[in-house]
Amino acid sequence: MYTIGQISKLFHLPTSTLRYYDKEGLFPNIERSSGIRRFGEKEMEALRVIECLKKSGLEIKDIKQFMEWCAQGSSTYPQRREFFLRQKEVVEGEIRKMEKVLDMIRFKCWYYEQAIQDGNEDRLHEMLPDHLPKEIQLLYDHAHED
Amino acid sequence: MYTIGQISKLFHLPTSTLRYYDKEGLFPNIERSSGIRRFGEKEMEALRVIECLKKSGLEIKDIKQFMEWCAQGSSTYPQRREFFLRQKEVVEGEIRKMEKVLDMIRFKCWYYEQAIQDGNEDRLHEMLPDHLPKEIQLLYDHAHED
DNA sequence: TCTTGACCTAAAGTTAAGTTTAAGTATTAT
DNA sequence: ATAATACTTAAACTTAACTTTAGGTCAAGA
Repeated sequence: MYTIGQISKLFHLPTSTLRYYDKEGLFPNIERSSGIRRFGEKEMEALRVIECLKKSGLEIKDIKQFMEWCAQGSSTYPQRREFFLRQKEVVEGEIRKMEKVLDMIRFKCWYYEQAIQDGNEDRLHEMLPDHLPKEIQLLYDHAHED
Repeated sequence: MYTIGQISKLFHLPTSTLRYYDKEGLFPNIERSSGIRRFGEKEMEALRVIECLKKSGLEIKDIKQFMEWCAQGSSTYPQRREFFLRQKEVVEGEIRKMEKVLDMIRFKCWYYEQAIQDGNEDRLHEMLPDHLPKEIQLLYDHAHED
């Protein structure tokens, strides 16, 4: 069992954030000894899940819902499964978007390399939007589609 | 040339957001005819870049800096190239993090499927942290590393 | 003519996720 | 015993990125 200060160091989170999470209900039924929070394995796994769900774009209140399901026991396994299945879709979508963002950035890296070599953007403007070198055209099209 | 309302529809952004971006300096030297903003190809490409850079985690003030370099002409090609090279690193890192998040979620999907089948988490608790089925262990380890 | 709709500005309001402050209690080290 | 540390709370503050509000201009259609 750990105190809030130890957990703060282990997870690189300020104690104020941990208290805020607790206040928001992210550690339902956390143990206390004479007022002081005791973080156990359950709370540590909760924190790992919190980090993960935050990265996946969820708000604190949605994460709280999940933690409440956990506290309710085996009757909520189906909700918890549905919750992660849904979040899987969300994150897969996010990653696809980020790949598009990355291709836009790769294109811009190439673009400015050419601009530096040429000293201007004249040749580049002539190539746009569909007379770019093959590899670059793929990046450009992916980044600009939809 | 388009009005703010047309651009709002084309980019699915409220006009209030477009005006906010303008106020924050994201369209330096945007044309106006009797007070009304005229969005041209330059502003449309700016908007595509804004969407992209926002997704990559940048704040409006950093994006403004880039737009100012663009307005300054060819002397800032090197800064702009460095800017995108840096952002490429950032986004590649983001994607790696999201792949980790995804593996945690995949693990949890499997976990709750097992829990539903078993009716409890006893067998799962016995398998943790390193006696999971091969494929699942890979997900778990990737998600929990560091 | 008048009213509808699209544009404009400045300023105030909103929201989420913390962070900071102020005041107090408890544990640990010397 | 006492001083320094680590814990506690409630409430106010912060920040970014919008959004809303209130008031105004201007052009086109009934």
